Amino acid sequence: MMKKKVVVGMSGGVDSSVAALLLKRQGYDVVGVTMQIWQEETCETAASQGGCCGFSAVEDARRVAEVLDIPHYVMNFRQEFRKKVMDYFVEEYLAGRTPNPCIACNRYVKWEAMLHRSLEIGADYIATGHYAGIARLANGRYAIRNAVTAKKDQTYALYSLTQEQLAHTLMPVGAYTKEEIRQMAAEAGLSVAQKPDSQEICFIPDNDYAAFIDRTAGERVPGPGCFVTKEEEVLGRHLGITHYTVGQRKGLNLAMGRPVFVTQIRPETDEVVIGEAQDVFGDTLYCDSINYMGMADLPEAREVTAKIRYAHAGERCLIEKAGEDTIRVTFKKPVRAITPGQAVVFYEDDYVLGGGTII
RNA sequence: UGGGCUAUCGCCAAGGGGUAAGGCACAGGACUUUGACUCCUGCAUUCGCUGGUUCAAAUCCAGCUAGCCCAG
Repeated sequence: MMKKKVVVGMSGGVDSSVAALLLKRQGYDVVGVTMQIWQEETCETAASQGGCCGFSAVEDARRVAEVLDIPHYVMNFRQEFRKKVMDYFVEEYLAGRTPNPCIACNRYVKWEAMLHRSLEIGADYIATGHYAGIARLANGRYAIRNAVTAKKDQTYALYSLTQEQLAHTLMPVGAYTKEEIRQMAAEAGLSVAQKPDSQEICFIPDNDYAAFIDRTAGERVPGPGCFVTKEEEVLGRHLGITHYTVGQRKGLNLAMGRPVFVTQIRPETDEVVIGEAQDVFGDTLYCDSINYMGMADLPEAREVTAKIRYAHAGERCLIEKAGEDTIRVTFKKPVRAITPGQAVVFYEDDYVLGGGTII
């Protein structure tokens, strides 16, 4: 019987390196692939940033592949990445929303472009270094589950995977703790064992979003406008809506005597609405671009737990269809900073039921 | 031009003779897939100016300057 072939997306980090190691031990025919995606970087930034897809990533991944004695390829997805992730990121900010590029990267680059090309070269699966599990539920559907050992939730950014994609996906490190993974890497003699976790958005290593947007969109970037209250009182001038997100306090330069927060961004008038701490809480949101994962559809209202941003603990809520591709979410307790552009992800226990984009 | 009031950190603001509170803003750090939230740290040798009284003044006195409010 032929060994199953799996393409491991190797970022050059510990997790995906050990993923390759584990799969090889489990008897798979393992191929390492590093995605080449943005790479406008100079030598200095490449050296200092250990991002999920930097230049050093290719070198590190290649070294690991050598130690594991598996083939290693580089797949060029720059075009897809530019269009589906970077352009999307900029367009969302220009429209007054706050995007989540990692979700877009997962959806369109890793699980679309990379999966397709992997299947083309005869792979049965792709694998990643996410600390998550994929389970087949009683209803026959695949769903991502947060690994019990994961300190950080890695399921939120994966809610948009389709059943087809999940059927061809393996996440072998989800069964272990981070410490165990580093331990295994060290024992296997992988040089990346102590490499720090990546952070920040990989294509903006200096974390200066606004400058990146300025560079990319130039003339199209909306300029300074007014900070206003919901009563339309003008409080001051802002630097341009691309500098702000809902719930933001710092950087407003408004000395009101008490902390004030962004409650809304109005691209049509170039206004940023400012309110009190309590004004940034809300109990209802609508989302669209729904992906159904653990549930096949939402025929009737249902109580679930929802997260409205990456680091959100989650809150109980009622979800119900509000349109063909729209869901209304009503929280039991108000949640802070419902932000258009961010994803809302529904959970039952640890399983991802689905999610959508907040509108 | 008369009369009154006020002048303390970028903004607001305590302090009324004993050696400059606090809040906001800002900066740095922690945390972090949001320059988000949150947390920690820092932030006026100096109180509009000039003199005077006093052992000691942001605090009392005088003059000046600026702003505000009434009269004109």
